[in-house]
Amino acid sequence: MSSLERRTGIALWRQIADDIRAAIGNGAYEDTGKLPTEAALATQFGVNRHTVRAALAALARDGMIDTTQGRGSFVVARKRLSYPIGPRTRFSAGLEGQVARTRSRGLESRIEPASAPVAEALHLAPDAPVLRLDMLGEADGTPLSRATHWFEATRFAHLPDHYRAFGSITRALAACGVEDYVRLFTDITAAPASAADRQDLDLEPGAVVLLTLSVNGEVGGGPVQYSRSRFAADRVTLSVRMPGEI
Amino acid sequence: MSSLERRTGIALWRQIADDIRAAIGNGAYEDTGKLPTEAALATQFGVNRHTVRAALAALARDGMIDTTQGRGSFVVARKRLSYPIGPRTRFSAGLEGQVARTRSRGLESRIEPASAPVAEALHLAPDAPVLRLDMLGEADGTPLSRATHWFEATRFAHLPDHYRAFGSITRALAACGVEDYVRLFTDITAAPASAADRQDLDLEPGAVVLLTLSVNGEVGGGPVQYSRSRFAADRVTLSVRMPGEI
DNA sequence: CTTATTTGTCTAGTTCTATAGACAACCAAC
DNA sequence: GTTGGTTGTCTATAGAACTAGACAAATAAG
Repeated sequence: MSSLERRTGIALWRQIADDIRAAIGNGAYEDTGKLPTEAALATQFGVNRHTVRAALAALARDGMIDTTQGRGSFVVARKRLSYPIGPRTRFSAGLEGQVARTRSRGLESRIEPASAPVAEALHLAPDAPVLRLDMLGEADGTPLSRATHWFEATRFAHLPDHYRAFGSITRALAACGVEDYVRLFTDITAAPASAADRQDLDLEPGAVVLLTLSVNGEVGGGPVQYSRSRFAADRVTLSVRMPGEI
Repeated sequence: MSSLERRTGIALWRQIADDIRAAIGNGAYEDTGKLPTEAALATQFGVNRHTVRAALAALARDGMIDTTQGRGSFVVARKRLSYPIGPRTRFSAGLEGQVARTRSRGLESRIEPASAPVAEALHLAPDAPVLRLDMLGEADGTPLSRATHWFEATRFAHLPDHYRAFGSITRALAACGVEDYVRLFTDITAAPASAADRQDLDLEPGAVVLLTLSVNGEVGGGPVQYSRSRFAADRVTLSVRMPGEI
């Protein structure tokens, strides 16, 4: 059944951990919350008990399960934060009510020539100067997302100053004359976390990031902001709500 | 800079591969498409050249790069399929124009008692009988998604028959009296592929899946269909388009 | 053609991963 | 308290991953 493979760059114990994680997500063990014994899992996966133990230890480190000697391992329900994506997607507002504190921290800002996708998204000439803003989104002190935003450079030259003053991109944009903006589109995919992701988002190797490409535009106007975000997938679900329906 | 870690269950060469993949996605090497030499990468990551070679070999297997002796390694542009998510999300219709053939293949259908999340989503009593449909979505012969759908069992008892007749869930639902339905919400996250994912979607270890939870409902009515899908993340981007705006 | 650069292949040694078995420590139930 | 079942820890061994160095083979530029 469960076909573990060797020589793949993923240790057997991690493949097993991923498998158990998926099983938990699919609602297995839902009744009692108790996982099979280490011996049973070893038989099921066709590996040594020590290998299973390494998998369970990893899951325990991640807070997915809780295991005590003599009793067994038990699933710990842990909800991901829900990050709403809709026409009015904003960082802090979307997480209200789920966490005590949200913070978006500016890491770096600089002017650079627009790369091809940036120029296309913002309707600019290639290599036109754009303002690049790197930010870290946090909730209750835990990093959630690492985002890079691009803006047309001349119109939004003072955006970083306004951002530093207000601590909010929405308000900084308002100070630059953008009274209201909407999310035009969001493309979502996922990939293994890179070393940079692991540093910025405080992830362990083997973690996964959700990648989003998005464009915000002025109401009744053109595109204003192009963003690439990387969310820690084990902490966040992106929640797409359709407006106007239901 | 790039902090590779050992004893993590992820081989160094795979961490490096993930890193290079992320760099490519961030637009590095965009100008010439040429990666640094193996020796340069070995220095950059602080590992032996053989380890870098293993990483590059993996990327070449995935079709991300193309490397020839004496020249070097070059990025191969490869687009993911774009799977639109909106109020009218349908499998086949959404991929039209991107691929020649789409197919959704029924794997299994059975009646089972509703688990807690299924019952809640469909507004049913816990353990109420529900129809469960397991399906595989393919585009041009490549598996894209593995989905499990749940429907209220009595009203949709003959859905599998209609599905077999029409080859489309939309039409099968119509035959059950659901003339039109809309996507009520979609929750998206991601995780490492489990062994089951790897089998169903023909993935290699280390691959990532996009997980979606979604509910479809009748226009002006209640929820009809609760679904859990698992997309091969390296083949798909979920594209969220907002209706009514722009 | 010649040379410098870069990838391909081989061998050997070291460190990490997985297996195997044994036994101690702990828990729950009788 | 005793028993059966379960997790925790230890040792030893085989196999895979990583390092190190050397040289062959292909490419590109002069």
